[in-house]
Amino acid sequence: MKDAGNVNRLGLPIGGLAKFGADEAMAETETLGYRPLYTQVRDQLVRRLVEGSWSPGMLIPSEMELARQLNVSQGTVRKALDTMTAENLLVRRQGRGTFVAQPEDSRILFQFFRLAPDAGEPAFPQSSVIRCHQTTATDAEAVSLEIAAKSPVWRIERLRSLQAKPVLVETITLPEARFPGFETVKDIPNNLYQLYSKRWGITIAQAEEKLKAIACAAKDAAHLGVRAGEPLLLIGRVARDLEGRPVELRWSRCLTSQFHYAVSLR
Amino acid sequence: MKDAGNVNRLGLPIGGLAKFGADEAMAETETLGYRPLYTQVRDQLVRRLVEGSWSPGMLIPSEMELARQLNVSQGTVRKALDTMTAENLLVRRQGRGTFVAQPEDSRILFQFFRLAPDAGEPAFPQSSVIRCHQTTATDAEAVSLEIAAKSPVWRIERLRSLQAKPVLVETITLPEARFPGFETVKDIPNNLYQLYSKRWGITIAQAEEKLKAIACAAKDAAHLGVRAGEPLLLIGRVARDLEGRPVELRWSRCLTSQFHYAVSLR
DNA sequence: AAGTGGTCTAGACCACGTG
DNA sequence: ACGTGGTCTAGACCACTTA
Repeated sequence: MKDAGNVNRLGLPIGGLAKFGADEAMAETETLGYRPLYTQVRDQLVRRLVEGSWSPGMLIPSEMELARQLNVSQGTVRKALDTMTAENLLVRRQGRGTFVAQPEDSRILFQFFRLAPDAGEPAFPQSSVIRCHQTTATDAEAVSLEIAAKSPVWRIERLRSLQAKPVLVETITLPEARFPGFETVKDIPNNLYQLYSKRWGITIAQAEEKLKAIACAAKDAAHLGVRAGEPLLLIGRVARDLEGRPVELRWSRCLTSQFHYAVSLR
Repeated sequence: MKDAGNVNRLGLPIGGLAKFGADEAMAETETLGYRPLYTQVRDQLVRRLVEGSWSPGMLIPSEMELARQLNVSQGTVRKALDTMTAENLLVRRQGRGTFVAQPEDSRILFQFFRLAPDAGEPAFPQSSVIRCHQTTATDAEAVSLEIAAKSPVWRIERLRSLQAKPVLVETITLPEARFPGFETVKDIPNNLYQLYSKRWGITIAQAEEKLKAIACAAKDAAHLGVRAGEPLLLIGRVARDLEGRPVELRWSRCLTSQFHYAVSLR
């Protein structure tokens, strides 16, 4: 209950800046350089995820243990863990502990798949690869992925189906630099984000999508089983890792006669 | 620092159930009937919004004052206020106080308008009413709005433009019962949710949207200045009040050649 | 019974905005 | 200088899970 001034708890080379002064040398508030302790704790813990010392599914130390390790109070650790839980990086289970989120958690599965049937329960789609090859990034791709122009990339084209009916064709672009040895992947799995995590330790933490309505191109029409010109929902997605760097670019052309894209605004 | 067991702080006819037992009669945990104190505080405060004793833009009492009023600690009030802030019901400003959110707050404006130009800054669209009349709900509308079949409703059709270019046609359906005296509204304003708030004390707190791609109907084509059959983005929205009851049904048909619908997945 | 996360409290100090 | 929200701490008790 006595707050004796917080002296330099996490001394490590944290990206941020020092905090409060002690009771004496409290002159420097840095005016702009101020980061709450719990955000510094958060960054320390995110680093453990980035570096892979904490991997998906793993039980992490208890709040008390982390508080001891980092030399802060349990309440501060709690606030850091709460923000990470809100970001879907951790899953907390009362009585059991706190776990690192995995891409196969059912909650996470649908975080990035928003297409649902008009009638019936949402389901995760099956996939079949149409084509997978190495090429160079277009200018637009290079900008979106924040890589140099004409950098080498992998391009995957696949057809996805729900309830055995084709629902979308998607083109996925991956910077080769982030996925060394991609050519050795024999079977491209349905859940790509699980592959990124297991094979390259890349966690997809967030994504932005832009939606448009377009007319179906002849090439896609064959795969989707509709006439060219049919209205399709076009979804452009940039997926980012824990540090906010773009990892994947994806263009999906979706049939929405029996499906819809669901959004909740709050 | 001594926690003496929390006895029945908010005695009011709160929807929930009693909480903990006192030090003696701690036999009843109700097994399922347990609501954290801060959620009860939240419900009390939301009630003030629903009843209108707190209105948009108003400065609400300080945390300390609320803690005294409700006979709980400041920390519990804080947690309740934090959840309400996360729900966009309140706006907190360090050094000034906590305010009731208003529909014209710029942050709130774009909470429910997700269309942005492909190039340039997002802007709020201008509107012109095409038609506004009284009719009865279709079966589908009655289901979505949770009203009786063939209930009287208002139906508004309007054209909205960005940068002086028509971008969408929307059809809005309102249950007459929730909007008494709607016929006296002379000029239907651009920001409808602000009107609902000021005129009927209805706060739109959340909405669900379903998106599809469709072909432009002949009727809409004229207004949007495109050929019939052109691909359009169809957005169906159910907007709900503070208590989660549906208030408004809206179908928008959007031109997305120079605009897109933006979603952030986290 | 032990351990974990979840809630609640009380009090200190800090940063921000206004007078 | 004052009041507000924001952060941090320390300790208590509750609810859930596992052993």
